[in-house]
Amino acid sequence: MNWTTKKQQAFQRDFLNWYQQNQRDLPWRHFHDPYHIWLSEIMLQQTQVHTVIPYYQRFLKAFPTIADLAATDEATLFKAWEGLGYYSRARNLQRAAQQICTDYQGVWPQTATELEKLAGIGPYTAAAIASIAFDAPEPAVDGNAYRVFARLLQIKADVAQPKTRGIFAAAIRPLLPTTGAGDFNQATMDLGATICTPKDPACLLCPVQQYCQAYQTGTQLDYPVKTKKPKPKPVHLAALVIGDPQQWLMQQRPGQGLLANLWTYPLVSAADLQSDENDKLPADWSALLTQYVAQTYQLDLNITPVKGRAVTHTFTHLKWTIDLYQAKLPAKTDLAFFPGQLVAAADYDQLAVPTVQKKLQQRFLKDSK
DNA sequence: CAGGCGTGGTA
DNA sequence: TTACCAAGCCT
Repeated sequence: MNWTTKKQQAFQRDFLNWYQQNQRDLPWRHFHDPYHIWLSEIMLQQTQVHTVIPYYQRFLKAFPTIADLAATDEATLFKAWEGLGYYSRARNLQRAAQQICTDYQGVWPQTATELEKLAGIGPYTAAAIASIAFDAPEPAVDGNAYRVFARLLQIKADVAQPKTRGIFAAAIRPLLPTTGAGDFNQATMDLGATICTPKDPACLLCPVQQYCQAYQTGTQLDYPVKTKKPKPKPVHLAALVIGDPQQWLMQQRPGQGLLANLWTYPLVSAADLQSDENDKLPADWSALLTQYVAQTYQLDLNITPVKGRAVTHTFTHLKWTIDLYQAKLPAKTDLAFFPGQLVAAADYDQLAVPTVQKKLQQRFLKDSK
């Protein structure tokens, strides 16, 4: 940082004045206690404000205090998080609530270092809570900070690399006001969200345009430097809709990994159907699935394809293509070997299901009639 | 450190 | 349809 003290102060003044005049009215900005700030920050991880707002409102209604959150059961917790994604956030949220209530006797730690010991709170979230709720002078380095300060200071470090975080934190720290770092951090987020956007930034409206090195050189779009991730790996699955319109079989996913503990139709992957991964599967898996279900679940079913297109669903690292199959479940079938549950239509809404399951159900309802 | 871990919006 | 992005954390 080669700015003079005078320039730093002028930057702070212009930046914070802009924030005072232009800050967004967001639900969590009506509170200043750590519970509300924390909840909003966790929900906002990799998630846009527009998506978070209704979840935030509903979640607070369900769990008005951190004690309510600490005491709830996982089914209720997941139902409140259903559809928001990155579900380990919900589990960590409750773990941290329990940590606060038991290890800390309900009193929040106020430093970033202590906050980072709580489940689900990393360097960004710790700095955000410490600065916004406790006025600690900590730089909250998130995607917005990367973009805003990479442009302002022409920082060329690759923001996809973990070690780059420290470079930005060190560059931003001298710019923070002694008091009011929370406003500074939130100003960074608002600027990044509304003016200093990834594509087509509104530099002509920018309150700190005169300090921006990238703007001076017309290189805004070259920042931040970020190596791209590999594209999602394709995975081919079959979804089994077993039952009738009144009730059908559902399976809870394992407690670890993708969509942990959420409920879906039984899913069978190509790998589950073939011993040799070099074998090529037929277009119609009906016979293989019938055999698989007989062996694995001890269920004697007549499995047939559902007419219509496959459902596709893309995660960050996987692209699922799912063909739908269906079968009637004969009365009094023994489900002892099926690791799941026969769910009545009336009870279906009690289960926390991922978006891909909602897509599957919707497609089945449409294509099976 | 690299890679796992969701979803919805935009170009 | 593909590519990329949005207030990251954990292992």
